[in-house]
Amino acid sequence: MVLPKNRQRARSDSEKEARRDAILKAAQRLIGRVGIDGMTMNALAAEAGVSKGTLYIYFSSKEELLLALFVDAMAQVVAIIEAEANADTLIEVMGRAPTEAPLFVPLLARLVAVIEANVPDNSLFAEKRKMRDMGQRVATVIAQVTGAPEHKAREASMALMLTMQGAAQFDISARRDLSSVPEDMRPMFEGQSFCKSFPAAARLILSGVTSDGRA
Amino acid sequence: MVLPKNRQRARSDSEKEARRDAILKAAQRLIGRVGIDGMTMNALAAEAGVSKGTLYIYFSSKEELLLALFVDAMAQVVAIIEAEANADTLIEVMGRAPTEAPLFVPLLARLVAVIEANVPDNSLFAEKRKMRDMGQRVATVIAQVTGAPEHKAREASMALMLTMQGAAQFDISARRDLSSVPEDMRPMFEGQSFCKSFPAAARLILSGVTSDGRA
Amino acid sequence: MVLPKNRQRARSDSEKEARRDAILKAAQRLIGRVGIDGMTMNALAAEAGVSKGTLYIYFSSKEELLLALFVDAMAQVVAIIEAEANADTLIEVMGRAPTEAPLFVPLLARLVAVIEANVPDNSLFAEKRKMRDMGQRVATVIAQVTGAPEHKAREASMALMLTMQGAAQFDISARRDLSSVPEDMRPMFEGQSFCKSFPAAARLILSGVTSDGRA
Amino acid sequence: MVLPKNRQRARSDSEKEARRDAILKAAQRLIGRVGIDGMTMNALAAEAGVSKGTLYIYFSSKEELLLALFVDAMAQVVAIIEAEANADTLIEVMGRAPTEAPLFVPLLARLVAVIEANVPDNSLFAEKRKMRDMGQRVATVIAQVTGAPEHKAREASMALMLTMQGAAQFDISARRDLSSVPEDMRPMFEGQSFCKSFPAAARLILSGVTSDGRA
DNA sequence: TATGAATGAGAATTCATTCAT
DNA sequence: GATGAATGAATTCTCATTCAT
Repeated sequence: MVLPKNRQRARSDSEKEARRDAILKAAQRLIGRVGIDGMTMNALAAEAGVSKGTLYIYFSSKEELLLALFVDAMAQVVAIIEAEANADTLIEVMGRAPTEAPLFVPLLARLVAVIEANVPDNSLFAEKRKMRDMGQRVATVIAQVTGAPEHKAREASMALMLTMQGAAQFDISARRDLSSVPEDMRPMFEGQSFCKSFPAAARLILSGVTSDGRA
Repeated sequence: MVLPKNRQRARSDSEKEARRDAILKAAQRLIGRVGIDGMTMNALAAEAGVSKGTLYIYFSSKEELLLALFVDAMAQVVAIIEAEANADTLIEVMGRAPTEAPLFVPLLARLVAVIEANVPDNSLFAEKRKMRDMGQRVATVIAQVTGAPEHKAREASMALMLTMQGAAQFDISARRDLSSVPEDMRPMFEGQSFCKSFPAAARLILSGVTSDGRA
Repeated sequence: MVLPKNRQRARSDSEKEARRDAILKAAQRLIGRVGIDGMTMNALAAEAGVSKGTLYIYFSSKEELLLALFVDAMAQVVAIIEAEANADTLIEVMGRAPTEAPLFVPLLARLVAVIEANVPDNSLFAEKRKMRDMGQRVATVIAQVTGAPEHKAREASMALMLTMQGAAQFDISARRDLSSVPEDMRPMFEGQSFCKSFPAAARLILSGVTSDGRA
Repeated sequence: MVLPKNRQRARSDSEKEARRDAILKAAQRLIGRVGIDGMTMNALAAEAGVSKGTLYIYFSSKEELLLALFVDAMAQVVAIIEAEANADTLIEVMGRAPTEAPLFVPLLARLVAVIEANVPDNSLFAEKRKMRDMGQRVATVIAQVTGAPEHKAREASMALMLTMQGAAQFDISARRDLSSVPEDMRPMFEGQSFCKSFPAAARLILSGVTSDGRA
């Protein structure tokens, strides 16, 4: 199972970083197959080609690993927004970016109820700071793009993050196999996919920002 | 252990309904003390003064019980909105109502990731229909109060529900004991309480509806 | 669910007997659908159109009901043997009869490990006497048909009953869906069906009787 | 609770084998005290001086453990037959060997109805292969000892295995405390002990083989 | 007699985490 | 640093049986 190659020790910092990334990548692949709830540390060790013990050298708990996965995904989302958003594309980009980072949406859906509930305080605060800073960067983009004043943009950024959390929840329901859903419920479930529900809500919020901004 | 009084059998439908309610009330009390994640069926049976088996006569699983609890809470929220919302109070009422039904917010936060994930399909669909209908009633209120067209109101109602889900998540974080939170993070956590985050987002959404509506 | 008709009380002995039979018949149908291990008293009550309490008026436990079912089936088997066995057909009839009484084989397979283990002594002894007497009737048939002396025939009858129990066990394995069985194991499983394993063994036993008998 | 000694980790394959055997031995002792049906994984963990989790490292379910116990016992039985059977002692040895391996008879009695019913297919097939091979070895002994042709010996071997299963069932009944059995039933129960019923039936079967063989 | 609501004992199992090697 | 055997807490749910009505 375990390749001898992997038994090599990661001595330098860059080797450690590489191994950490390899574990995260393995988690991504594994979750792709079995889902977040289906991921076990056992299976992850096998997928990553390391031992269970090694997992705990790099992440002090399963939830911390998931949290790291989420923060990475969020960084990707924010980078996309920064790179691509402008006055015309803001909403489109904000609706698309979250779906382009693998696992961002499903991890977001479990962020509070499942992940944060099981991460020790100091780790949590460290990661939360990163999230806050990324939120601030999104606010900056919004301010630049809409011309809204800084505090408005911050408010909108927070509202959008909140909205994303809600939309991520909706999205879980929407992933259900539609053939098992009664006819009359299908439109409801379909409308709850992230791609549909988030832009609709985001548009309302941002129009609130801009119209208010102008008023 | 079990009070003799409780051994009375609920033979008529109304007696059954009463017992079901008694169990739900007991769950509310128990969750108030130990939290949703801390509730066990064992402890609930003791709190309700019935046997474990009886719990399973009225609810076919723990999650179905939690789902019933949520639907009840949502019904209260919607009733408050219908009763109290008018042009002046809409936002205030929509921000307050969710906090007045015991357990609505924490149950909402776990609705998808924890509860729905473990309820069999047909039970789930039945409850989802109730939720959909309640959402429609909120849309009706919004339409009446804002004068927005029916489809706008429906869109806003859905966006508000989505927003509520996000705000419920935020709220979990906010409940953390602030004294354990580093100075620089406190504003962030404080701002995430349901009472603060949801009205802020709701205001943006509803202003979107009305300004759009007027346009 | 329950037909009013069934709520009528069975006052006369013949009515009681009829209701007892109806329950047994319902059990047969139900087991046909869900298997012996899948039968619950709840489902049986529904199938028989009576309440659970009523079941316990006629049978003091689930196992006693199964035991009654077995004794009935065994009576049918013995009746067939008595009616049809002669010098030419003995082995054929003894191999066929057990398969003609519904549930005889599967109940026999569970007779000791599952059923008798849970029947109170005095009920058990009463039923065991019936079985012993039926065994004696089979011995008589064997004696008449083979001309073997009484004690040889009794020995053979007992050996056959024992063999039947073994064959009934084998038969459970054989009922497995063969498509799920690896190629190399199929002949083994196929050879274990009651129709095959029991006659093979019975032939050896009866040839032992007759050849010994002649010697 | 758990002796430090047991916390030693079994790292080599032989250590693992030893621990597996230790668990099996503990199961034997425990079953000797409480019976097969009375054995719980909890009690077994205590008896073996390991944690419950460890049990599940070595056996993937309770039934798989029982199946392993049976296969071990069967191996002992076959070894005795191979070592001790000759033309004069065949029947005596075949009647005695099953009683010399602890738990062989009671496990055999539950093999199909209780154990196999709860073991996943691929584990089952692996163990069944072992049983088949052991059956073949018994057939070889029979062929050598009686001079019967190979196929006759195989048939007899299978019939004997079947007979053993039946006799194992009988034996359960026979273990009942005779003082609680009514006078008139005692001979019946006594005659059902494995030591009596199996040799009687085996003699008939083997005489069938040899007389047929000679004919 | 019949009903069916209530009972409650009872045990298997998972899997994140640890720590001896 | 890496390994992987060992740990053990922790909880759901079933279903035969009873007994108040």
